Amino acid sequence: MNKIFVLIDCNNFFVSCERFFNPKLREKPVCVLSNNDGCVVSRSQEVKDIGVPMGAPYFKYEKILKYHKVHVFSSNFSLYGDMSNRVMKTLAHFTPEIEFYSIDEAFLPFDGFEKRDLTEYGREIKRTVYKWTGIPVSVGIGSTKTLAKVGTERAKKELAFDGVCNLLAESDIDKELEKLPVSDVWGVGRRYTAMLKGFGINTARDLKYQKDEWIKRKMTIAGLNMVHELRGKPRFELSETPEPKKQILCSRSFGKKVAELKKLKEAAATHATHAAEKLREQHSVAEMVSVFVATGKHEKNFRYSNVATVPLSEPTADSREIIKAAVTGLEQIYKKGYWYKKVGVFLTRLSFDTPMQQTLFAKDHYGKKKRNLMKAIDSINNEFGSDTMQFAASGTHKSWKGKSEKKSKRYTTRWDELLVAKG
DNA sequence: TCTGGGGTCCTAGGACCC
DNA sequence: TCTGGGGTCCTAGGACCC
Repeated sequence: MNKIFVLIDCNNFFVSCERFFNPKLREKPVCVLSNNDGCVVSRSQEVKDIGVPMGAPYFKYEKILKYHKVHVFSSNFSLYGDMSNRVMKTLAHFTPEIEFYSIDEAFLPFDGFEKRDLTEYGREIKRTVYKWTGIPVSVGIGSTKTLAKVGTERAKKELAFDGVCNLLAESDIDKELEKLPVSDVWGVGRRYTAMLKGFGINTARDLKYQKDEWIKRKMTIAGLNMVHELRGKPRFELSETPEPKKQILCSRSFGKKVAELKKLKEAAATHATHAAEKLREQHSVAEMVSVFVATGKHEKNFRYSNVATVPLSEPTADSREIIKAAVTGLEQIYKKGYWYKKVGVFLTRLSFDTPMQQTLFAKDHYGKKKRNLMKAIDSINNEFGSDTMQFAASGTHKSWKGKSEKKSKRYTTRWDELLVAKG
């Protein structure tokens, strides 16, 4: 039996979320910025048509956006996360097996379905998601994940598909691959695009017919797998249960540059706290804490960046120990006289948190007492909003926090920010 | 003045061991 | 002075994704 992959991809997801809660934005140009209002990460069709590229630095495009009366938003991840859950729950009505691939994409396996029914079924999924959540999606259907992805790309570009591109129903898949620029293929980024173009490979179809040996040499085994998928041979399986992360990273750019060690410590402690929360969420413990600092990337002189790695005496998920290690590391690499733009904390050497008997008596063992304290803190923060309860090391003023000047309300996750219906 | 953040996988090369 | 071969483990760097 051949495999069938269906990919559901939300159309300019963050913009669609903002529009859902503010219907006045429906026909207007809208974009959403990354953290710290750094660059454009989600664009409505109108903004794409103006020629603002994905990832465009906001400061460079501010004037153009203003000129075209684009509605600009800071990112609002609690809102997007919640909307994503609604979309995924809707998809779960169609099949219990789902791979939640990213905040705005999911793969569904439809093995064994009749080919001719699938396009209509895709339409039904699309209609239902829109009806239940207000989010428009594109649907791609193919015999591999990569081809399903091709499908969503084609569905977005070709109006005739009406949002659903079923490559299994196409008599000639090459015809579609020929219309897809090689840069839009899953696994082909900026570097590979430039390299491939140098060899006259411009479309997905061109890539499909290159020799295996050549592809492997130029794009490693990962590239070869992807090309096999373009040819309809599955190389990437559906993974329903997400693997626990192998590393956890929390970092932010500052709103304004920071020179003082005290403020850097507060920021590092804040990131360490959040990293520890993520760690506990996936029931892991860490053995290593790394902390890094960096001045602005675009700084001409006085550029400095460094990283320190601090081993923990026992694997732990205790925020206090992780904060302590992060601050210790920071002290090792901090240099006076620089203006820092960013600090981050990452946790590595993660393992599953199984209480171990043999280390029960070790001084730093992550034991019952510590676990219970962390559990209590997590449940308070879950109920009353993250950061309700914090550690003193994180500071109170947080003058280093990033910019977020155009943020919409958290309509769905905060009672005090609920939409008010006007009669 | 101002250019995100959080991940994964692959490969090459060095350290170390026998 | 010259200078093995094979294996493993780790890390850094580069590519990608969203």
